[in-house]
Amino acid sequence: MIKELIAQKTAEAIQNAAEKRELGQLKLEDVPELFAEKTKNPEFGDYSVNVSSLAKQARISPAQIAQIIKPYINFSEAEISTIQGFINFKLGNSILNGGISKIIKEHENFGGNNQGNSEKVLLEYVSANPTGPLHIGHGRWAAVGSSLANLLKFSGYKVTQEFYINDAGNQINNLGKSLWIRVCQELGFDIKFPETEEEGSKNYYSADYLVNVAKKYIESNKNKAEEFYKNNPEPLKPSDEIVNEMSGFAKAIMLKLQKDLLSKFKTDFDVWYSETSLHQSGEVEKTIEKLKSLDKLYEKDGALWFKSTEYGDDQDRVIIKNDGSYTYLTADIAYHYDKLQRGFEKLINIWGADHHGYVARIKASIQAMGKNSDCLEVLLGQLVNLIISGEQVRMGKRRKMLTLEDLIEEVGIDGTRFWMIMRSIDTTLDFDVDLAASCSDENPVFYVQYAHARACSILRTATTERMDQDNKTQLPPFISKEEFKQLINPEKFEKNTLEFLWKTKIDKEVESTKALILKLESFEDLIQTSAKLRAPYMIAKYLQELAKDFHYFYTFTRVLSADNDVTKARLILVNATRQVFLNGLNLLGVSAPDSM
RNA sequence: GUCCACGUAGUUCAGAAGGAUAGAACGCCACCCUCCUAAGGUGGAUGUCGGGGGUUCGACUCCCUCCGUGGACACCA
Repeated sequence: MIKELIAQKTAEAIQNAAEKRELGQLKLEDVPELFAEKTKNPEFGDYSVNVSSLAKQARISPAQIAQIIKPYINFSEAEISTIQGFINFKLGNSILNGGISKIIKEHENFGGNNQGNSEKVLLEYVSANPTGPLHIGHGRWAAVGSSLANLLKFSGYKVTQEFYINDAGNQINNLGKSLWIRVCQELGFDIKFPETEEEGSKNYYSADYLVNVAKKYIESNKNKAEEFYKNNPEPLKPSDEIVNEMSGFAKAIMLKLQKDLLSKFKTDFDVWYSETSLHQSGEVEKTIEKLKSLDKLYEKDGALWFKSTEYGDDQDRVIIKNDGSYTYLTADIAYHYDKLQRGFEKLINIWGADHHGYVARIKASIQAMGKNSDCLEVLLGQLVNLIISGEQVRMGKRRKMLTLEDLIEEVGIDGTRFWMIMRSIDTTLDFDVDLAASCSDENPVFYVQYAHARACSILRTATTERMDQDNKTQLPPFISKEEFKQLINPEKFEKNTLEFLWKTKIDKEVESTKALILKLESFEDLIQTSAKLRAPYMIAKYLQELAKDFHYFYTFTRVLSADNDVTKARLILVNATRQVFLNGLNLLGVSAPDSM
């Protein structure tokens, strides 16, 4: 990687200079890690290292420091110059050619690295309640989570993707009660959902998605439903048996719908972990016993409390309520403990910002269990604002809403994923539905996909017969399919074929070729950084930049020409570009069409 | 009141690890297809980086404070 190489060469130079006592009072152990970065202005060169930070320690001005270090840099493939505290590197062709050949040799693995060192990561995200359809907010975490999983895998982590099914508790009863009302309605009885809060409207899911579930239920259970009604003629007060029957049915249907939609949305979980199973297996009780034995629990006001304040939480938390039931937190503590018991070294959760208060509690529980709470990393993502007809629309499960499914239908899978991933999760996402739907041509995803398709098109044209426009005669392809295959064969790749990239003396051709190669080469660094920062949005941004560089190259540098050597060299470059687009889009779970 | 995130161009957003004249996309204006995909490219306009202090040779970036926006502060899930 060029960036690393330059930083390393510079670090060696500093060490050598310091050993020769050229850097004043500078002590090597005080030297901060220096990074190479792209220059702000191409006049300065391609990359630079800022050595100003050594000035204070050495008691020498930044400009002088740079001057002193420069002759110690052993890097013949680059032209080195200094301006103020910057050491600038202008890369020679051999370095650039090396960048391309690495892509050709590694093809679909190009960009990958082993920073994860096979660490076992459990990535938990979406984890919706099975009480209704997934909404747009879930869509954000699905897109971000699945691409983060791809990214981490590409960076050498062993990732398991998990969905925690919140299928226990009151809400499930409410779901059952709500379905029962819908079933009664479908049976023809005149029943309405409570409308006011006094009547308990909050305890019902009155959105119309349960109508279809009710229909489905009656399809196969009509007699049963009528029997239920006969014995329980008050639909607002169903028996436990009815509620259980209804919630079980609704839960299964909802979960199935969620699974199918996520799978269609290119979000595939390895494990679907049911909260109910956690209770049934006795894990929750075991966890309480464990905490009890560690003396982390106490009784107060008829409830059992966890001393989470001992670990930085701002108040203690109830584990068993005074009615004997568990809180949501109790199961969640057991769940996280179970993750660690299953052998995961790193737990990454993606949560909506509305759950941020939970982080301290869960971390406290992990610490109380005697583990290091740093193993849990919670990525808090800001929520999604829906904008319809220029107005913000608040989302609510029990009201009318735009579901993820509706959105996908309007915007498409690629567009929705790219849009959801594109922005840092730290910022609230304004999702303008009208814009995304009506002006879908302007969606940035098309810009990137078009660039990929364009690269494919050049490769296609190169290997197909063409018509001579003047004589109307058939001409052979620029290169035969077989020859092209050999040209980019990783095993037999000849780096010196790339020399012809630099045969041209046309400024725009040289400039656009070089810019494209540098961008392609930096993909490796991008992957490292975005994996480290858990930031898939950086990939989306990178791909837009790469598309821009490629379009620029395309405009000024003709690939297919009469000069066979130059054509071959440029075809290799185009193929490398295609490969990087493909690798990047795959990480995002966005398709890479060959033509558009 | 306490905690978290955010506040950068008309709009939506980048500016990890302090550093060279603060960037992109969309929108607006003017150009560019006899030629590999014009869903493209080139050029142009637009900024008190929320305000005020501080640390530093140097601050969009770090610290303090104030203002604004969103979210969280349950024996709900």
